[in-house]
Amino acid sequence: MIRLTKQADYGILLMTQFARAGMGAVFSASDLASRSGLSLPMVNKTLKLLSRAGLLSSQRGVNGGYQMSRDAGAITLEEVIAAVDGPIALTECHEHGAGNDCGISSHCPTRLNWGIINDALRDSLAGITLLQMIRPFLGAKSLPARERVA
Amino acid sequence: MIRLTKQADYGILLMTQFARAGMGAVFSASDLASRSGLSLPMVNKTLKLLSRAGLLSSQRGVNGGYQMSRDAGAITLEEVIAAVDGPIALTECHEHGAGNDCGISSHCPTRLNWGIINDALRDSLAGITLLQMIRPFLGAKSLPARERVA
DNA sequence: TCCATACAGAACCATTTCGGTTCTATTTTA
DNA sequence: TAAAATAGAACCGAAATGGTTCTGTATGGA
Ligand code: FES
Ligand code: FES
Repeated sequence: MIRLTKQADYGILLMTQFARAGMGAVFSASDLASRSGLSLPMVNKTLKLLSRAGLLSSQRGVNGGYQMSRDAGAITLEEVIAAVDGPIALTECHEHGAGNDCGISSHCPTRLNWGIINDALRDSLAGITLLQMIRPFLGAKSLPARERVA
Repeated sequence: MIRLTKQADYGILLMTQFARAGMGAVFSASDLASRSGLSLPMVNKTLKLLSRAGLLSSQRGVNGGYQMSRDAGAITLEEVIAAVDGPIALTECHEHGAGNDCGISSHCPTRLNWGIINDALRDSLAGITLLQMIRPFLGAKSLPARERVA
């Protein structure tokens, strides 16, 4: 169903908590678990992924925690989703990198088009920052102009 | 990874076969299996779904088969995907219809925005017809203007 | 010093979904 | 009436997902 995984959704939810608190705010995993209503293990797991991807920086030990490593306006949905779920690829053939043959590529007349559609989706998500996510697109029925698929 | 299921991909592949042959062309499941390189059972299964959704009309019995029930220019990717995989919904909360609570909705400040993003994706796919799919967007690095996310 | 706090990393498991096959009707026509 | 062809559903193994648990390491304070 072209569905985002739950964990990716959690990732965005967590990142928005940081975004709302503003640059420099530090939260521990347990802080975020209670704030978000998610289970602590899941929060831990997800924060680690976000940290590994460089979206959060971490501090161990007493009074440690996580904070945004960039401003909320400089972090996009595409990055968050890729950090948690891996690269965005509607079909297997369009994953950048490894053995990307879906098995039917020799008969598939639409591969090039899929690539373009895939890029359009990725660009669309790459055009939306956390800063924009924390405020509803007031009254909008569509994405703001500069966020349109290019 | 925001991935299309293989079966939805197969559905598009099969529909493009009809589109290339033009309105009125009739194919049996076994015809399409050999043409597409997919297994017969899988082709059967997928064609049934496309037929149930009204994109193909079927004729049983000897010399029967399937044909497009509309012109290729009037069938969109969104319809094909929805026919095979169900409605397009990036997160559970945005499925039209049944119990669409993802469990974290009370803490989720981004629900409205997701709805908009989701609609943008759906509209994007709804703007691409089979007729367009069977010819590469020649030289294009992005979708044609009228297919842009609205 | 030493312990509690908090992240890092990986293994682990149950459940669901997915990809694919098989079986049994029902319709149609030669 | 037999063969061709779709309709529908059940079925199964494999993979992905969601979620937990365990071990290790760094930090800072009592
Ligand atoms: S989907 Fe793989 S080549 Fe068409
Ligand atoms: S994802 Fe369900 S409400 Fe935000």
